[in-house]
Amino acid sequence: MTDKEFAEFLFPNIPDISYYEEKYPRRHMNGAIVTRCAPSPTGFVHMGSLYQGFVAKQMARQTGGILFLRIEDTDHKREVEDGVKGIVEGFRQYGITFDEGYGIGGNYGPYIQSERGDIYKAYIKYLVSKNLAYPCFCSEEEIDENRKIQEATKERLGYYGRWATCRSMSKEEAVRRIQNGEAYVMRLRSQGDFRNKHIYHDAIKGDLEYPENDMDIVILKSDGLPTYHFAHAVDDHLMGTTHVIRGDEWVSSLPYHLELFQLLGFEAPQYAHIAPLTKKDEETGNIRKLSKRKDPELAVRYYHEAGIPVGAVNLFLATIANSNFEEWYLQNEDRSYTDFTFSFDKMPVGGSLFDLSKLESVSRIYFSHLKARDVYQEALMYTHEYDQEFYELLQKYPDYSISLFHIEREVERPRKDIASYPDIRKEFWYMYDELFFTKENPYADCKIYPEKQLLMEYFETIYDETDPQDVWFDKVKTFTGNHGYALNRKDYKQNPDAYRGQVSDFCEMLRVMATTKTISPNLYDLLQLLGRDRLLKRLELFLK
RNA sequence: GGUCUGUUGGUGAAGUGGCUUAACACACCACCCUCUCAAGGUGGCAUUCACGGGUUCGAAACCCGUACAGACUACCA
Repeated sequence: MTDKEFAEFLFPNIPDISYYEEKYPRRHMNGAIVTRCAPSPTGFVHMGSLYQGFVAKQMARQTGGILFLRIEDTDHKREVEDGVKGIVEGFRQYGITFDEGYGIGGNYGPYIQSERGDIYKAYIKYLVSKNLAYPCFCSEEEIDENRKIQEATKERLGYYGRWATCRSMSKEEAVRRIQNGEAYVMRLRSQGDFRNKHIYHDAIKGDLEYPENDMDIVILKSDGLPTYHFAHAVDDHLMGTTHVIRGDEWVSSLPYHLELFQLLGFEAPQYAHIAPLTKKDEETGNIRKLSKRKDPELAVRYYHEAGIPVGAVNLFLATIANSNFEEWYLQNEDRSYTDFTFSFDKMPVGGSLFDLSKLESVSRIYFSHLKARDVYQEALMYTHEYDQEFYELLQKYPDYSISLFHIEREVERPRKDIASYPDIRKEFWYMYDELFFTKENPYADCKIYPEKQLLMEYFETIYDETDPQDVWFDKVKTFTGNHGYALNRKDYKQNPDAYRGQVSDFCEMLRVMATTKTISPNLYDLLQLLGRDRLLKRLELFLK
């Protein structure tokens, strides 16, 4: 029996690869990057895939290339109902949109692996016809058995060399066993020698030394679906991927992939292996990869719920993707991160510390650049989902709220007091009477003792809400000066006992009266927004 | 066990043989400014790049060894 006849026996009615090679012509990109996101339909996007998608998107966009979406659903056990939808939606929310692919269309489809069965079989048939693939009948138990022996004798694990028992099986015996109805997988007949070392230049990691592959890896599972390794080679060849951007857990299977491309006669893409997102483990103190099971912050849902805006997450991803991004951004705070030119060789090689406090500080910067109107709009969207009470207040007082958010915003150096949507309520609740006066005693926790006479006199004789800020403050100064307060800080510092206090002490009292807090945005603006009547109501309660 | 990869101040890191008496950011300390906070300003904060050898006129950078850490090691992706 010839190899060709054997291939025909294994894969009858499967076309020759020339059919697919013609159907999917090579792209002509002139150096632009064609890359992809290739998620499994597990239903949700986690930070790792978002990060990968972010990098892929930037690289494709900034070279005028193509980003496409391919669904890798070759594992039925992991599949989740509507999993594809969740993934696509997750990407979309974070601004990752595709030029072609699943659900969008394009000339290189279908873009879902479960519909590409015949394509994979055609290429396996081709390999069989060249005697580069063979059926394997080993049971799971036999493979397990071998592994145990390998572990005990400290040999390399895997199906290779003398462990690859089906490799030498005659075609005739294979035919007989298949006709007998025995289950089998297809394996690659590896041509490599483990002792040979090569260097591969990864776009991110630089030169990597790797041994030639000698594993007869499974390429077609017994359920008739290809393994990741094989589908990757065929799909990225046919779809014209120029750059494979993926997590570095794949580095160790690079030898498989390189051999597959070589034996199939494909030109290998440029690989770019992204270092894992890591964190410091609280128990051991060691740095480790973020884990789906242990770390809730890996799911993008976590940020949605915590009210970290999409824009802040993207800004954060940009800062970990390229270490020189942050410096650029600090000099170009009015620009979008998409204006920055990212490069593979500026990406971290070892691991990227996914630091929540860093994300928070990036988020503060993000919020500080928002216009008051946008803060309002975004807060409306978040509270609609998570805080009905505050949502209704925002809806009831749109102009008032926008004026409130405008304080010390849209200026050269804006405040950085908001890191997430819930912070908006935490920061500003006291400016809404509905929240202020429903508290039993809003001043219960205040450590400031009101000087009744002074405050009453101030509001009766001095405070005039038509005063502009400088006049208002001059009056405060004069007023406190007349009551034994120091006129400036220096005087007070030199001789604190000579004074009743300093202007800031009086302002603090005003601030607490108006807000219950000792820290707040600009006092004058808050007083203006509250207005005389509402202030007097608060004063009355404060003096009680 | 095997394969591969890292290790630079309190933290994240830049740096690929001489422009480095180690960038930048955060944190921290002091002072200045100031109605609070934040922001801003000035100055301080690694005689040294895990450790031990070697190559070189010259090493954080190149080579070897050691230690530690990480990733992978499926008919999962």
